[in-house]
Amino acid sequence: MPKIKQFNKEKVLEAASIIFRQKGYNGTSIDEILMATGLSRSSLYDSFNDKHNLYLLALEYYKNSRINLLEKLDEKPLNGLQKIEVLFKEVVNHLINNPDDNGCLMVNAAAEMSKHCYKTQQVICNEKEDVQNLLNTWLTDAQDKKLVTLSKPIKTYSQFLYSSLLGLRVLSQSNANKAELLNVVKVSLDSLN
Amino acid sequence: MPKIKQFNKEKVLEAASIIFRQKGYNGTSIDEILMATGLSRSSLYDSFNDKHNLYLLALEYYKNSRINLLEKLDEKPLNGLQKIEVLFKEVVNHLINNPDDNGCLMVNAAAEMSKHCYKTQQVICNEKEDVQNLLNTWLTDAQDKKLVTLSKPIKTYSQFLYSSLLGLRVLSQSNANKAELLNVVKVSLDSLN
DNA sequence: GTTTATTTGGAACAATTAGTCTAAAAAAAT
DNA sequence: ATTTTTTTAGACTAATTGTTCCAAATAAAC
Repeated sequence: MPKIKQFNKEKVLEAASIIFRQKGYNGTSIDEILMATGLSRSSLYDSFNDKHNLYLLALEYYKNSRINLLEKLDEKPLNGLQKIEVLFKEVVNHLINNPDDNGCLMVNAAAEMSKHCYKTQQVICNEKEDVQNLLNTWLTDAQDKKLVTLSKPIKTYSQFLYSSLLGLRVLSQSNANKAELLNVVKVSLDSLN
Repeated sequence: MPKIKQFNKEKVLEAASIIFRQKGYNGTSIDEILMATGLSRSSLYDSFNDKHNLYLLALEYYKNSRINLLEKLDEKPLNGLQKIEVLFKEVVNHLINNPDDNGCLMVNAAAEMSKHCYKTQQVICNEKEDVQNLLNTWLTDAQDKKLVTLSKPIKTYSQFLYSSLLGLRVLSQSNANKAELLNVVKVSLDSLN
């Protein structure tokens, strides 16, 4: 009997995450969200409660799709060190090839919302843990295969590499060219020896 | 003859930089700026043109005071490596001792405004160059004194260290504790050997 | 085709936004 | 004390904000 929902929730969150990434939470108006998602005003409030809730869902969606990409990479027939190298190269390539997409929603949310919204902080924190855990398994594999020489606990390095990824993302917002980003990657990866 | 200005421009910019750092550009209303600075509405528009212009001036002020701190550190009777170590320790201590001040205005501006405002990007870029230049002289000094062993051009390391500082600042917005920040510092500094 | 549950468009709302303007207050110089 | 120049308080505006609400449109089930 019911009329079926006319929109795809995933696509809405995808579109929302893009515009929130571009303009931030406070910089994005409901009207812009409606334009970006194609949703009607009432549908948005009916299905997503309000702007803040939509933001959290979009952030969560963004986090999950980022983690999914990492898990795809994890399944490739590469050793741990290679996976780390591919990750860093992919990040740099993405940053250079998409100079106009306004950074990473995760980083932007950390800057804009983290201290004002506990739930935002939780999503950010979860993402950090997920990424660090994956880095940890990759580092463990690399160490087992004698591909790296780690003088400190492995966790230390996964924390470092994660921080290095954050640095790259902010750096790319500061007029950094590819050479500069690659220099950062080079030193970061060399610190594993 | 003229009535003398009742407020101190520096103090206004100091207060403005604090609130912009806390709530971002789009998250801060004029009323909040008036409260924070103690300015009257008319004085603000008379002396600072508009919100956007005030933001740029506050950002510039913030940048200069950050560079001043670094130059103070530069004047201390320490070798280059020690200066770098002190800088990183000070950054970590500040991040840990001030868990509630919403990050670094420079980083927040990079995330929120850099891609939407060329002038903001310029200030950010200038700060990056200033810091990297200082790091460069410190690294040069450290190398001259055989305190570090750099296998790549010095510029590579100043770019890396700057990126590492950015990473630390974002990390501290993601529920990182002191141990985690110190781990990042440890690996970063160890990469100079 | 009628019924029924749901979605949808868009009018409406109160609150807040950034910014303007004017008249009064204030302080230095004479 | 008067003059002169500037600052200031705050009323005001026009636009935009996020959100609500209701009637109309829609599509599945019978």
